[in-house]
Amino acid sequence: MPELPEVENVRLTLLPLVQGQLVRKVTICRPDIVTGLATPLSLLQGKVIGDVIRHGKQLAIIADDPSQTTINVHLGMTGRLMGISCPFPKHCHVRWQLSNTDTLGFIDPRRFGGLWTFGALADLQDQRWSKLGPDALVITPDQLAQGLAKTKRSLKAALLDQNLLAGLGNIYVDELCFNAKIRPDRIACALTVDDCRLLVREMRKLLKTAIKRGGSTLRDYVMVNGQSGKFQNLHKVYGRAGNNCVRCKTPLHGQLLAGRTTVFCPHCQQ
DNA sequence: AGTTTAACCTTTCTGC
DNA sequence: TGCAGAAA
DNA sequence: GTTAAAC
Repeated sequence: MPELPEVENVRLTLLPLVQGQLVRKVTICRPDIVTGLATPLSLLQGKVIGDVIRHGKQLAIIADDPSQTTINVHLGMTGRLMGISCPFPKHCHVRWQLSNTDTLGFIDPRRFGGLWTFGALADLQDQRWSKLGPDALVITPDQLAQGLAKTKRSLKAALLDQNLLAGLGNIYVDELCFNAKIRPDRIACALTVDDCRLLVREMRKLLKTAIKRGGSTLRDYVMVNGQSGKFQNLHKVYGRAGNNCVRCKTPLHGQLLAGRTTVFCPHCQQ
């Protein structure tokens, strides 16, 4: 459920908490959620945090050291990075005690998320992020057109494919198709370049608006400061099957597409 | 090649 | 109120 | 949310 806008809000709220902070102590409660070296050093103990960056739904916490030691964070369904006050919260798998007395925790009850450690930022880029498509906020209409052209899958399946386009999940794909007035069951390779221009324009608009509203909190997602998002109140189709279209009042159609619940307006979207 | 189904794991909701 | 099963 | 196996 954390998609690009939610992950970006985690990044934006994480940055002021950790940037420039020395990591005093790292506690690893569950080493098995870490892929790669699961040592305090590989998780930045003794290092100063330089930056937090994002690609699609992926985050990276980068040390301010010569090789840029890096932790790649993926939140999965229920993952959280949170400032934690005093006790050990449930399902807190790794905690970072910072020099300013704040403590950051990686909390993930279902453990679909995880941490990946790299000796250098370049290693993360080569080994993991190079496989992802362009970030949804950065992709150009031509890049999207190229991606869609090479698959006969539905538009929905294609937009969900992180190797084609990084950052969208079930919520924002449905919202995007509605805003662009395109049916999610169109065959991807049949879309025109103009369709792709429209999709990219609407995608940027949608994601930027969602980011400004703090993302969508449906269940587990909160920002690093514990605040919920507000964009769920502005969803036009997601979770609204059977309700009336906000644009034309036609009952919204719900079906399974690409294995995911999908909602669209059979009248507005073509 | 593409769609479908199940799996991963835990909490929370639903219905009897 | 409790429990099993579904849903998230 | 992602991945693997089955159809």
